[in-house]
Amino acid sequence: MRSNGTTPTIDDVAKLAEVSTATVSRCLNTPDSVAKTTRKKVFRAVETLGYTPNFGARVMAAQRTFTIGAIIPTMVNAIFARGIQAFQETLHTRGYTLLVSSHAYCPQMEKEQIRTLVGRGADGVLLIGYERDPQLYKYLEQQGVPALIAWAYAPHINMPAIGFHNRAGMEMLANHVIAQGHRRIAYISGVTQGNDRAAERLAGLQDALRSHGLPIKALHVAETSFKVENGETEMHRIMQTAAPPTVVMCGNDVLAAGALRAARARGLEVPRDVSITGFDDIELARVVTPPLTTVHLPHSEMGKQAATALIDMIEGGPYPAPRALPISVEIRASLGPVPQQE
Amino acid sequence: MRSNGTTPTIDDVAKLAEVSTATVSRCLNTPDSVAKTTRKKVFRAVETLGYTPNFGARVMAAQRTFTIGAIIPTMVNAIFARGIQAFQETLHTRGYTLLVSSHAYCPQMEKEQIRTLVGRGADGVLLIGYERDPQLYKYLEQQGVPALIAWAYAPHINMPAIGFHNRAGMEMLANHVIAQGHRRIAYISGVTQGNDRAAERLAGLQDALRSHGLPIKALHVAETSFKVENGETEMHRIMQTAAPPTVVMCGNDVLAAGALRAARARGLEVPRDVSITGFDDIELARVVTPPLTTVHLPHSEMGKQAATALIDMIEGGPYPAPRALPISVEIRASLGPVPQQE
DNA sequence: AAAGGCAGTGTAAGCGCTTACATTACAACC
DNA sequence: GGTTGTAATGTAAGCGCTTACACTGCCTTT
Repeated sequence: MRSNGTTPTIDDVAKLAEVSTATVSRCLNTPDSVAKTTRKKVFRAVETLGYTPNFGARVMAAQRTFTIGAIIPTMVNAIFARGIQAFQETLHTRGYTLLVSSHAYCPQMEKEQIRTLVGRGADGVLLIGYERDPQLYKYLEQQGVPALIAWAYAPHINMPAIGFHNRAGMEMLANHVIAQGHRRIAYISGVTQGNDRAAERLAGLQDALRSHGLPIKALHVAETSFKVENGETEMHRIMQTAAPPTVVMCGNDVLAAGALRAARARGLEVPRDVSITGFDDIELARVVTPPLTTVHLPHSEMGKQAATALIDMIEGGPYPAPRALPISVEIRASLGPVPQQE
Repeated sequence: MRSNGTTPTIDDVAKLAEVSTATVSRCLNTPDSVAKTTRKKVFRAVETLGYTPNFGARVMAAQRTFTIGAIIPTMVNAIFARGIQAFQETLHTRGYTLLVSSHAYCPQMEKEQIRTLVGRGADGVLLIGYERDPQLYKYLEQQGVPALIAWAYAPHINMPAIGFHNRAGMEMLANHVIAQGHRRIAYISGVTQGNDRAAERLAGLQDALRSHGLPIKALHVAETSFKVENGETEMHRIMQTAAPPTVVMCGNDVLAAGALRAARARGLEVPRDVSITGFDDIELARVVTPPLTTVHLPHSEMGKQAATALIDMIEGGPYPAPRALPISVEIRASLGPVPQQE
């Protein structure tokens, strides 16, 4: 046990303070268990040497990292940014650090990244949505790593989750749309395969149609990944059909922004000629012209609650039941009444 | 408490593969130094057991964490998202993990987070811009943690950096603006205090004015933080002055999006009544109406190069000289010629 | 006065891995 | 055959910390 003169170790502190390493460790971790005079000596030594505990050693010995991993589909469009930011801030106040990685909606990469994070000793992980290889859940359980699902909500799945009732949200929005007289509806969906949020939103739309006695068959559904350009492409495709819809609903705001751009390019005025709706209410929704009618999700609040819930799980609390945060339809100018007979 | 006896360790792998732990370790770290047949046996054992090396132990033994920290101002608006995503992806391919934290442009929080990341054994850190307490640089050097500055470029500062010549970029853009006949120019700047990117952009604009013999005094400058609403507020304020400008240039696209919204609210058509420009060329710029004339920054490329450079620094390579990536003016519809005499 | 309790401290055994050094096996040379 | 060199593998010493357990005084209690 000797230090090579570089960074001070706990041994150096112990020597300088004339106590054992155990006492130094206790001063740092459970100060109450050390006599006041001893504590003072130790802290003085810590100060003098500029000692910082070695993280790796601490992890090894304590089997805890105070690190939480979040595996999100993407950082690029701001869908998750606000929620993750709030998550991180709350984590920080509780002394945890966040490790974020993104996988571009690739299940294989997601799997890999979950394993990496767990391997790095993440004390818990935040996952987006439910849908993934069940083996992964087994793996997490086996490793004793608590996982919290976010952004989604499925009361029948027995797994801690904090999210939004995507299906109900889209149904609410669709009700508004239908109330405006729209009957020829198209939907630009995100990829539903492996993405329960996207699937639920589509299902919500179908619920609304059904409850109004409208034929589901007539609903034109395009499916594409969440990118502005894709929304644009699909919008073009949709509008050049024989009987174009009077409203194009989109799986999220990003797609809707693309749809909006395509509409403009085609010389269509929104909502006079065609209405467009989004979902998520990210900043984008209020910045495009016209601003998007969309479903507002309380992202920051969810991030905060997710952080609290996950830490509680890690620290031995009971696993919470799935919880959905209240969401609301945000009516803005991109949705109008069905156009008069042209 | 993780290891409930289930998690396989390197010993388990060694036993199953009938080799020593050293060989297992070598297979994982320097596969070339192991005979092919042995390697195969080991990997089969790894597969069978679902073994993942314990991070803490690895850190301890190797004195390396394979973790890189990025401390960014914010995750909320997408300014850094694309660059960080590319950074992360490149890091990932090289076996490193990214730890991101954001500090909402608060120097105190930034300091704290740098310390946290270093305390966690980050092998290197990515910092945005140059301007911060010099003590921090001393601290990093003392701790032996390489730091790379990104998003900014100051050739005279002797510090590894990969970024953009913000000043030159804004000058180029301003030249375009001036070439369109604009003389009454207003500028909505980000907060320049502690943000060299914002300061440089303003300086670039002033350079352009100067080189055209235009009075710098006449430039109306508003300073506010990078938020859509702030761009909006400032735009309103600017346009209700006695002699409103014919063009409002903005410190970034986010502010410009706000300015655009305000213009619309005031019944001004862009660019017929007033032109607006941005900076960054984030997705937002092409989504708003009209799309923003802005300065295009190759975010992804920068993220990639930053990752490579930082890893090279960590792995003992020479510290690179500051490097600026080529940027270009992106002309879109939000900039038009100066309006005719009203 | 003896016994028991307890706060405060020390001792030392790991945590799971990497790697310097030691060892082995075998081919290539004299 | 003996020597040497080399590639492949094994052995075991830590890396810096936490914590179970042991110990020491000293204060109560009986």
